[in-house]
Amino acid sequence: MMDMKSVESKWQAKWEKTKLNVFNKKNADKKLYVLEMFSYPSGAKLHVGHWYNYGPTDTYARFKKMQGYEVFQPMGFDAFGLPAENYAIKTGIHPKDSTEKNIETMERQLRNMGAMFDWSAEIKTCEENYYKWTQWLFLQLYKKGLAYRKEALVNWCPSCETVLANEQVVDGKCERCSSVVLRKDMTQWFFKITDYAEELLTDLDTIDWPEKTKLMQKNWIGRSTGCEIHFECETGDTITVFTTRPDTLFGVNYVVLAPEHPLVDKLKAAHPENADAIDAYVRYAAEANDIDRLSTAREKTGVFTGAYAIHPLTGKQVPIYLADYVLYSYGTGAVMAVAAHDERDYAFATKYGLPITQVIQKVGGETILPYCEDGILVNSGEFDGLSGEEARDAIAVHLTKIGKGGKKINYRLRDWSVSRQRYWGAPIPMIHCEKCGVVPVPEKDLPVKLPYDVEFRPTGKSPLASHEGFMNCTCPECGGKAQRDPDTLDTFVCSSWYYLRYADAHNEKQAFSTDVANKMLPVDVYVGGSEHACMHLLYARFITKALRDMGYIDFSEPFKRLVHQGIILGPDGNRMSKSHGNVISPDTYIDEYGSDIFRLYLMFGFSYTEGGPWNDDGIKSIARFIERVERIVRKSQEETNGGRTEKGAAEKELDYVKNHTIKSITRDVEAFSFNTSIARIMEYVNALQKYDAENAEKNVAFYKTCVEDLIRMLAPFAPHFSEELWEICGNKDSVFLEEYPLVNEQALIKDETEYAIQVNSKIKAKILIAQGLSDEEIQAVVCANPEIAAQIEGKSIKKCIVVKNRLVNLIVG
RNA sequence: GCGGUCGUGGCGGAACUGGCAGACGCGCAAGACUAAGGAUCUUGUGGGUAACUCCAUGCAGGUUCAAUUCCUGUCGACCGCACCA
Repeated sequence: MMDMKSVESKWQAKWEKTKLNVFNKKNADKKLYVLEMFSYPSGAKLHVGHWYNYGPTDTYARFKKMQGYEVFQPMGFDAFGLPAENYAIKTGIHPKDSTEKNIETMERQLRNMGAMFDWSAEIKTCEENYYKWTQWLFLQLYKKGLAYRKEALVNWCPSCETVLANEQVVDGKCERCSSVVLRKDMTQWFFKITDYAEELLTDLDTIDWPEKTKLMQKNWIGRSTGCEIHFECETGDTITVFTTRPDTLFGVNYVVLAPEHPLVDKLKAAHPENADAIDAYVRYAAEANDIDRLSTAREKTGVFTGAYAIHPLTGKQVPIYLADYVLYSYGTGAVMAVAAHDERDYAFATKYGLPITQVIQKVGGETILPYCEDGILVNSGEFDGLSGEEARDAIAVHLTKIGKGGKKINYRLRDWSVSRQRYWGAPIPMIHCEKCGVVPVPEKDLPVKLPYDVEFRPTGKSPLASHEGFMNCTCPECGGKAQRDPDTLDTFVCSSWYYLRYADAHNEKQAFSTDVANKMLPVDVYVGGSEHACMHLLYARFITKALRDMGYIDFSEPFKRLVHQGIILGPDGNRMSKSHGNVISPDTYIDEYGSDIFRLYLMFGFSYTEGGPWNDDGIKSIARFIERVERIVRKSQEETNGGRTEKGAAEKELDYVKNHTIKSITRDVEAFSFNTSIARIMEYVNALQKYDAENAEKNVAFYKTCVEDLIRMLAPFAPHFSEELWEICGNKDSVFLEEYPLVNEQALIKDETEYAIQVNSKIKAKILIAQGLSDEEIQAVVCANPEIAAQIEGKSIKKCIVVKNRLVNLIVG
């Protein structure tokens, strides 16, 4: 039997030499951009997840190549980021050194995988020739007004000593280290992703993505239609609230501000008698960690400010409260409280003895408060008698007329905070000048290089801040002394545009050429984990749209089709993790069986999008299967041409199975259903073996073409092995230059098909029926069958249902 | 709490727009070849029954000639969001 290891390295060397996997620009009109999410070199080695993402997707790519597409399948490294820096803090090994070393190992392993990656387009986001353009991207967004700085409450991880994006906070904890996240005021750079909220939402309809992922993005964007309403405050300020229920406006009993609301200080000054209580409450709200604060079960608490606001329609005074059930980050950070028709407001009003005014009446039934459904308006002046929907519209229109508010669409999505007080990232290309303020680094001065000799141990400040050589610079506007921005960019910025750079990876003058990008993109099929649904995948869409609006590209969505692979769990059914002690290393399997067999097993043993617990029982059976194929091929080569030349029943049967197999694979691979594809190939192998065993005198020429077709079919699934077999069959060129076998529909037409025959929906017989008969003729054939005739004897046929090529159901009585 | 996905043999998993449930493989059993078999090949394999047949896709209903597939309820698992005004 073949030594898989040497066969694999032999073919990897040949592919490299013949540049088999390099994208040929001449065939750009047939391009197919197949992309896997690039690797993050945090660990030194590839894990099962990498293999599961890249192996099967490579099979898809190779399959499409054999179908005649010019496939572009690049690979690279998302190399900046926290883990390398955390590792550096622990061990003292510089992030650049450890990252480069990890990349070297992973790259070698990826090459050994034997995927058709086009390494000529490789990118590493931590290299100057890449992050120069990440900085360029930042400058373009800045010019366009999409990058701005604001003082903001940010999520601060005390352990990583850095700011986290909302998306990186999971259950009030740091996504990476699980420390409880605190709130802290800081000046940060933000990208105005909210400008694109509406388009990000509506364009979901134009892309072929899993519905689940689209729904997650939809919920993340969180569009809600409602009304903005202004309440005059006694300090002369205006409190603006957002509500989806303006129909309940007459039922407002009080107004609530989030404890972080900027107006709180003013109200406190106006009511010094309540200052202590307000301070205490603000402190109480700030001290509560996010987990408690976000708990639905948390008891409603709050404090009266002493101040009042004026109801915009009734002119009545309503008290202003602070309560932490109002979130500063959503809407306007203030709500109008309608105790009778909102559960939270009801609970709060009951607790603090506030009045409750019913303004909605249930249609047909008793109204039990709090009543949160739609109904007919009462106690609402001129709006009495309107339905909820009519009232929402009428009140909004009225508010607009009197200048006290109006219709408003609100989004849950917040702007993307991109500043990181971290070393291992792309420096933000901005300069702070005492005279000129914030000044962008001129594009000709890019990249702003990340210095090597930096103290990266956390101090609470950005590591770069204490590097004088980096910080001190001259202002590009006035030429005076100035300071660089000490922060680096969120690594999601690096990964939000890498798919564009791949297409033009060696361009030294631009991030990418517009022409090339428009030809090569969008990515036709993008494959990666679903954990990126609301982060990377949303950011990349935003950046694409922003670049389009700046005229750099002419398409609106980066990834036409998206596929998520499932997750391979540990043998115990838990996620693989060191703490569970259930991590499976692919390396031992690769050593024993080689890349092809490992990949085949990953494809055969799991439903690709489901994943599941690891179990290596099946891997031996794949090895056996491969050996069986090899035996068949070698044996077929020993046959001398001759034997019979005509195609008899046995040949027709084999031809049928072959074409059925081709047809199934063609459909299944397109759907990333690799397990069924391989099952069909196994059936075909069984059929070949059966033909070989049962026909002492074979049609050798025919049999040999069937065996060669098997190699072509198998090639995308077991690339090295198939190349070797192809060579054994006497072929000089790569099997990947062959066309994938095409279905001969003629071979699939059988003279007769087996029908299941039901009588009163119960299966009674299976009979062969000739092709091309009408329903009536089929019924006649069925009734003539002795078995069926016995069943229906003495009964009349009430109905006969014929499903072509499948079954006949006779309803008798 | 809200939204979503999924529950199929001992196991991994199939079943295209409702149409023969359990493809393919593992495991198991019997046999062949063997000094030997953990190699290879053949056969069998959802459950009950002596058999005709009957029961089976988490559970309970419904629609239909026909339901793993559609609908309602319910239990369980997983994922996402979570005081969203």
